[in-house]
Amino acid sequence: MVAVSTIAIEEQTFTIAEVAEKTGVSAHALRYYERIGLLEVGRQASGHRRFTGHDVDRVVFIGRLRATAMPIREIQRYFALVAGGPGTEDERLALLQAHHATVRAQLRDLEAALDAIEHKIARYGGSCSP
Amino acid sequence: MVAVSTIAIEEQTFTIAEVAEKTGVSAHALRYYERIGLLEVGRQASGHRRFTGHDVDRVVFIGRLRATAMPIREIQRYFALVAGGPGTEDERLALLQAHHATVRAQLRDLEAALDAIEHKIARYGGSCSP
DNA sequence: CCTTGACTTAGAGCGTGCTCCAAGCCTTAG
DNA sequence: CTAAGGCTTGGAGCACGCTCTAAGTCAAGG
Repeated sequence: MVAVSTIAIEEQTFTIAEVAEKTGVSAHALRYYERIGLLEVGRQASGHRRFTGHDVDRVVFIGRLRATAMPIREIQRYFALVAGGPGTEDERLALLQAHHATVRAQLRDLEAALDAIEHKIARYGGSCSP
Repeated sequence: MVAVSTIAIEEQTFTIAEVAEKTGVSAHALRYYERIGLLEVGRQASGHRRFTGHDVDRVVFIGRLRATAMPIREIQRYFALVAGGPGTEDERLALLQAHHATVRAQLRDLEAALDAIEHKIARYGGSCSP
């Protein structure tokens, strides 16, 4: 029987600069997110942050929520639920679904506004309006 | 021969409150837009603003640009071109087209982020990430 | 040993886009 | 005449989301 290789115990970790690079979230923003409780990152003996893969995933997810303009407050509520453990999953789901619906609606409005702008571009010659 | 009725000379005008109501842009914002040169609105003898239909159209258009997150600065540049007369139409068109491209790109990113969130919603049970 | 450079912290500062305030003027109703 | 209500102005204030500063620590390279 072939020995099963030991599962990686020491997970790879990343510095704040590496995470900034990987995720496109600035180091400043990462520290800010930690301060306001969106992230809880471990430290080396030196005090420097070490982001686990899990932490990086969370940053990516936060990035997506921000990219869809979810207010920081709501993201805080979301992660407060996550911290609250498995009993909060229904509520988390509801929160994400509500956000999803909001964004879909915004998308529709955006499309509509963009179409109007496109029309204006198409029949250009008009000087300013509708 | 039937007499052709005189064309309406006195165009209908609107108060700031009416325009706010019609366009969804607050009266505060309308005054702000005027202050920063996006709008130039006539006055009654009393000093009260009177918005013409043309003005209202412009407000609607500004609303659309804002709805698509065009920065105020760029909207200012646009209307500076409009004020510059017919010689600036190519430049205006270019500005709108550039904005259009930007928004389309943002739309794509937004869709992508939203899809990722949807996936998370779909296989909910995950505690926080990608 | 010293420098370089990435990191740490608390806290201040900033850009955007409104939003609100205070003081005052007009108009209309009672 | 008076009071209410909507408007005017310049300027201050605000919410959001970072972004930057200052002062200091730490590790590695020359």
